[in-house]
Amino acid sequence: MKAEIHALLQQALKALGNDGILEAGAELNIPVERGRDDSHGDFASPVALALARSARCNPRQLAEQMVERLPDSPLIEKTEIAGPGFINFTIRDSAYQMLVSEILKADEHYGSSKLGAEQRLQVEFVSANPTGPLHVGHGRGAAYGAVVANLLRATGHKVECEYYVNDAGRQMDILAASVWLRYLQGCGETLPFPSNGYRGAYIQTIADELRSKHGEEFRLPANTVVENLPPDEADGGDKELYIDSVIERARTLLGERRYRLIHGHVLAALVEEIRCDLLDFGIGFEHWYSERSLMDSGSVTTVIERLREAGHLYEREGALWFRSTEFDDKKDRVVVRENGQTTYFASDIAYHLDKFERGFTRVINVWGADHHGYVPRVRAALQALQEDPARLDVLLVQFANLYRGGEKVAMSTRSGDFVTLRQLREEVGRDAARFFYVMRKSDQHLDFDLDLAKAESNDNPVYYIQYAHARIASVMRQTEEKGFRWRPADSTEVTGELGEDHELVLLRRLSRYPEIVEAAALAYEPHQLAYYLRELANDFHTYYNAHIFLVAEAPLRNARLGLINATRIVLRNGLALLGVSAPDTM
RNA sequence: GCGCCCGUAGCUCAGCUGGAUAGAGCAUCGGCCUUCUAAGCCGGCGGUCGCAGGUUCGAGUCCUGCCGGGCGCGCCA
Repeated sequence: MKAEIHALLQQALKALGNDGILEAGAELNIPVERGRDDSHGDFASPVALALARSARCNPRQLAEQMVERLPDSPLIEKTEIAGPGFINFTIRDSAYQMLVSEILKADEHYGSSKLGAEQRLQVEFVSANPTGPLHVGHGRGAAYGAVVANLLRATGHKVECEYYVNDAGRQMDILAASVWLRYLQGCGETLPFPSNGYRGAYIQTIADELRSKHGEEFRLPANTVVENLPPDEADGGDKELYIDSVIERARTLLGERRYRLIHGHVLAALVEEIRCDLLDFGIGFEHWYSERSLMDSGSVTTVIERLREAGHLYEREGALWFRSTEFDDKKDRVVVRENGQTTYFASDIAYHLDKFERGFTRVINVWGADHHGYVPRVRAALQALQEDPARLDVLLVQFANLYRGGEKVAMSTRSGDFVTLRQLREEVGRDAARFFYVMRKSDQHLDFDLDLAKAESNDNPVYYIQYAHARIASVMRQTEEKGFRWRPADSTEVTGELGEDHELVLLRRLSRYPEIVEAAALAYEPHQLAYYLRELANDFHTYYNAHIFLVAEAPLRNARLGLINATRIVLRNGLALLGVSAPDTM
């Protein structure tokens, strides 16, 4: 509908140009809005206000001249000029009534568009280090990224979801060492556990698996493991130095082959756990991209070489630096450390170059807001490599805090004292978790109220929306029980019966759905859809309370059943985009 | 100190590329079940849009400066 209004205005503008009232060719995007107030009609355009200045004329007068030149349309009941020069459009009831058949026919496709023209996009999200199970902090990025991907698919983009696995860093070594030490303890060796090691219960689980699979293949006497190590923090030493020595010791004693076996086992176990957690959360990825593979394939050294040849690198204090300040970064960044190892940033340059070379029109990264300082250097690197940084969108997601009984739930990763995504899902359910994560704008801190998410009451927005869907399903069951029969085709000829205010309000809301999906997708803002669904559910509940659907007169009954089934379709489609189920009973 | 995000009703938050009288949920107060699920509906109360300037026909929205909160400023990932 909005698009049609837009087209009408465009033709009027063109006519004005032809008549010499406006300068032709002044192509501007014509603003069309939904009327905020009923008295303003259904759509409004301030286009005359915007043009009045350059045309040096009275905006109301200009609006009048535009209205005179608007082509006829079956959509339009009337046009009015109001206020300083708004053009208000009132849509015919019949146009809304016809929407019922349109929605019933389009069914699961209602709301989808071809806006994206099959452009290939990549959404990379979660990408949490595989050093433990996902916790509630990752959950928001997971839910958000998945819905953004869904919205982009619904608007005609070809979307691939990707998880970048940081399987190459020091943290992974600390993890492998932690598991090995637990393994040794399990074998009966007595040794201290590093204060900087990973302590979660899952470490023990993986160590036990390792032992049942490999027996005592990795067992070594405790004294050879700990002898001559520097003091740990508990003994007045440095915990970082200590843990690095433990890792070094593990590599030496085990040999590279056995060390890699353990490392690989730990990595596989954790990635698998993460994959399952996400799957249970309704989120799947097309690709799991390994950082290590970038190093093994030589991509990292190749990209460093490219930067060097292009003159963007220099040496200082034994390290190799990328001159990112040349591209608006605040300081230059190290790509190769003094010890010869490449940095995480170096991997990331290779990774982003690879993404670009895979041919995506746009590459979208969903990152935690704590990484915002990292964005400029990635863009800088892409520019240095002659790539267009505008193809990269970085979406920053603020943190989520859990509240239980009005109290903030404290969490810290290293100590193993955190609420996992799995625990959250088991506590509040997948639907509530998914909905709560995306109901706030992503750049807003999220207060996640566990008690509210669990509440089976009208306070809980998830149930409120799902209840609307279940009620409609219930009415359809009643239809059969009362001996009526309804098929979508039964509504087509009778939608003219839908004249009640509540019905027209509901129809207007349904007509907005495609616009909401489009706006939410283009702005990467799932919360817009969440709000819309709440409002739609409200309109339905109001209608439900005001009118009986299963009346004796068949035309009216069939018209109403058509309307509520159209409502059901939109509720179901919208919830599906959010990753929330649409139950038939509650 | 510098950079990014945020500041809207008692609380949690919307407010579409600047548009008409700033909205919703919760809380609170009061109504509605012999009728398709009351997990629902209707109404009341509640605001100097952090503060001060500026831009213009028009500012919660854009610009500048303050005040307040969060995050980031590693040869960690």
